[in-house]
Amino acid sequence: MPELPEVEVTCRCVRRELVGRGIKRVTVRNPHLRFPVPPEIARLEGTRVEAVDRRAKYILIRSGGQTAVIHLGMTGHLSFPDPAEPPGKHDHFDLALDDGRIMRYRDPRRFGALLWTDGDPMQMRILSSLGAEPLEPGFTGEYLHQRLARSRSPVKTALMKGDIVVGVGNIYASEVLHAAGISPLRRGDQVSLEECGILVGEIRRILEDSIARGGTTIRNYAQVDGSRGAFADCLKVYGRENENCPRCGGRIQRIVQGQRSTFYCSGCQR
DNA sequence: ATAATAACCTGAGGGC
DNA sequence: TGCCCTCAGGTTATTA
Repeated sequence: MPELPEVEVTCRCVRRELVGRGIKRVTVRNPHLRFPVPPEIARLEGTRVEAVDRRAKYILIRSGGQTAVIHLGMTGHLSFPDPAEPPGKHDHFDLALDDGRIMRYRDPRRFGALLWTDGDPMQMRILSSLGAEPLEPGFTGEYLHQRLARSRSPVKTALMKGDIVVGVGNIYASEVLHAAGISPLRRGDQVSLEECGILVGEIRRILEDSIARGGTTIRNYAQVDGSRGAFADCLKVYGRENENCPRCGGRIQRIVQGQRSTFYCSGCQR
């Protein structure tokens, strides 16, 4: 169940393992992911990986002028197991490398995806209408304010939608709004320019801090080597219903917005 | 056009 | 042990 930090941590590890390696074989055991896995994915066989990039929560493996696009959905995980390890029932595809190792994708809920293109991946439907990368310079308070000004939905929902800013999922949406002192219930067009500047700063700080700690493990998420993400220990409100707010001592509440849990403190978030 | 909501899946955990 | 319920780091398709 990865958000931007968890995908970035996964992406960096995959990059280290794959760049420069040849792809010997693509084995798809179950093509029924979020979208059907296209048969063209087999055309990666015999190519050499040039780069591994991330856009939003998608991992882009560029090889031989083609691109494999991987999304981890809620329960997707990449690992490099012993090639002799028999695949489990949720191990949906492997990339076998020219050094004898394999990269294996596991995803019990199958909300993830494996897509393919030989064109510009940014023109793919899933990537073409995404919002700003939160860690890139273009994501500023002015930008956020201008985009939120047209949103009548709650700011938490707007942050998670992905057309304004990408990578902020359910955990970090609660965390960044708490850090910025803004209620998740506030309408997007009621967030001031000054508050947007604060919010942008908190989004950057929290996402970068989480990346540095290997992401957030609450239940399923694990890094490529299987270890947990330590940012879970830094969460201030997520999963802390009825605990005291570390900033003002108020009672942390859990509400539901857009069918997702939101955690916040009504004492210090307005 | 925008915003709410239903849907896609499996598994873990709690109450009875 | 088993059944039924709720919940889970996401996104898309449908409805209003």
